[in-house]
Amino acid sequence: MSRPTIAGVARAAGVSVASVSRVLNGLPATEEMIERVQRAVDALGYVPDSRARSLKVGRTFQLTLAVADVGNPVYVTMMRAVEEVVSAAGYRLVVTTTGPDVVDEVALVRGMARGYADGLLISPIRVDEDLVKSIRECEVPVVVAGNVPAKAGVDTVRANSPKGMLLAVDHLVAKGRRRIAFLNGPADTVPGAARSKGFTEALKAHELQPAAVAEATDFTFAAGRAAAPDLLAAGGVFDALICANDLLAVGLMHELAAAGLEVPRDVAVVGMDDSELAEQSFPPLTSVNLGSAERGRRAAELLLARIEDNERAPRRIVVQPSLSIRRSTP
Amino acid sequence: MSRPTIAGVARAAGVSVASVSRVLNGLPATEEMIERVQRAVDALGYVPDSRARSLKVGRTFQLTLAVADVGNPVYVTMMRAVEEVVSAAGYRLVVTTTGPDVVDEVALVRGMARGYADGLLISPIRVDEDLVKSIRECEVPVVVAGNVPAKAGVDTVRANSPKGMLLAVDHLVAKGRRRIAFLNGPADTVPGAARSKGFTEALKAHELQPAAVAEATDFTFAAGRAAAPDLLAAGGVFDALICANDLLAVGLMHELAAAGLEVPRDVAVVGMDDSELAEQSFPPLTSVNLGSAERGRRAAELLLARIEDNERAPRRIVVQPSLSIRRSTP
DNA sequence: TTGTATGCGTTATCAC
DNA sequence: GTGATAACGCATACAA
Repeated sequence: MSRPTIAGVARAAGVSVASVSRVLNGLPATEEMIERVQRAVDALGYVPDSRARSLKVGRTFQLTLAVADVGNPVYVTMMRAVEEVVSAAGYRLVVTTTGPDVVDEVALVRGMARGYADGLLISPIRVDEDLVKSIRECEVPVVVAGNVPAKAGVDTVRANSPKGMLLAVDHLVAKGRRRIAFLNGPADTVPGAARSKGFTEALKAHELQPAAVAEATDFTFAAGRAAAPDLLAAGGVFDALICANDLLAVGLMHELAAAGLEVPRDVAVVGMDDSELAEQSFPPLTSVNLGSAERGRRAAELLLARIEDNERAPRRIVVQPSLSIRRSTP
Repeated sequence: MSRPTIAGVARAAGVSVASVSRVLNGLPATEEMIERVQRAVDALGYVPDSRARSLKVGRTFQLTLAVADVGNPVYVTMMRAVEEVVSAAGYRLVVTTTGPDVVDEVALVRGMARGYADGLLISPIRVDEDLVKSIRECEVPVVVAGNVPAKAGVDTVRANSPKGMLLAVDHLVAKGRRRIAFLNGPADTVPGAARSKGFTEALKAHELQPAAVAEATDFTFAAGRAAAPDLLAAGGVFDALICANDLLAVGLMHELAAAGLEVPRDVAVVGMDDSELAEQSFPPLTSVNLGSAERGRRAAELLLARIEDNERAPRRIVVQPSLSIRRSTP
């Protein structure tokens, strides 16, 4: 029992394929024609082949969002925002995951052959020449939620990490904490580099020295835990701690508790991303909101606009951060 | 600058389209032919159109995984497992999200017209006649990670909630807790119904009465918090609490803490799913592992097998649970 | 309004 | 081994 095609429907209804196509696409037709076609469609259980359709019309009405780690709750925030925008515009959103390596990211962009989707939204952790090149050469429009060089000539929506860091430090200092430590993610990543720089600048603005600095191997919960010894070896010289994302913060808080340190009494902890995890953590985590929802929304809008008009000049949007204060800081 | 097609490559290389296609697909050709085609491909930056290709060969080499809520960490566990299996088999995995309503799920299965993917993996929260019907009529193979009636005649991989409940109750009773309360998710969902039944049976097996029972409006963190008053109004008559999933458990633990109750001293808490959140929660959450990773793996294998042979009899696999004991229970 | 015929970009079947 | 050509399933310009 082979699947029915439009030709089969036409035969069953005793009309031409063109008429079937017209009825299915809501083009003008007589009541009777609509009736006959509809009956044949129902009887055969016909459903159009989206490949053939999109091959003909040149669009798939699908958009792809590629994230590095589905386990990172910051991406679910972004995903929800993107989904809302693109589905309102009549597109289906499909999500694929790339992992932390640039090569995978490049492979994805390269492999995003024409036909898979009408546009691509990526949020790469690491960026190199190859990635920029593959984006420029990509068959479909690409927008980056993150930071790539301006000369890449691509639409970007990025966070303002330095400003976010400053908000965190301001808050901690206002609460009387001056011995501030920092747990970064991998420094060879874009967010890692940005947050490291931001931390240094923010402390300088307050004429403070870092109390301790450590670098996790990844932006994950496990990496946060694993980095704890490095930080604790510094010998309790810090009374506040900023982490490069919420997962690291929560991982580290577990080890802080294990070491007998109480949050926020002994150590105030600030995360970044203000993901759902910040709210779910205990104590609830004060976190720098880097606007992941807004970044997702803006990025999706940019992508839709570029699909509409591929000649427009690339835009580079920066979303401003805010601080969500919860109980992990005094 | 229009996108190059195989015809353009053929023209540039001075050969036929058939030869280009052959070289690209690794079919026998002379060294020189391969050389010429390759050069033209590189020069033009040609990348094949996957629609046209799959229209011709009849396969997309894509599989779709549809989950109800991307924010539920149990799905990331499942997603990782599925991804691993299908990518090893040469398929790309795309993830789409449906929301908690059956109608959306039905729309997804219906809309999964031939051409979007070669197979569909769904994990529906609610199931009705329409959904079963749409699955049976679906153009591509569907496997369900969850529970649908046997007469649906579809491959399924499901958890054993009652057995899981029993593990939880066994554990609590062994630790001396007998006044056990239960926070369920919506009872009109498949997992909600199964867990409710399982809870009742498990208590009966120990000749215990439920200390309190409440029903959250959703399987989310927020719903877990919101359900707290209902449970706490019961007046501290329980010394243990089982929640229908980890998100509910964590949400509720926040309210327990707010009410001055200490976990596990005053109330032992057990979640279900054993998701990443269970480990990240504080205190780390004892949770019933319903085998989400294994369910994902087995479901993916079933889907691949069915794509291979659509005539094989439907299989119904049940994955056995285990208990991950952490510090939320004594 | 309806039907006929062409082409979207690719692979596969033939001849050569 | 290579090249012309017919499909794959659909939408649409054009003719009726």
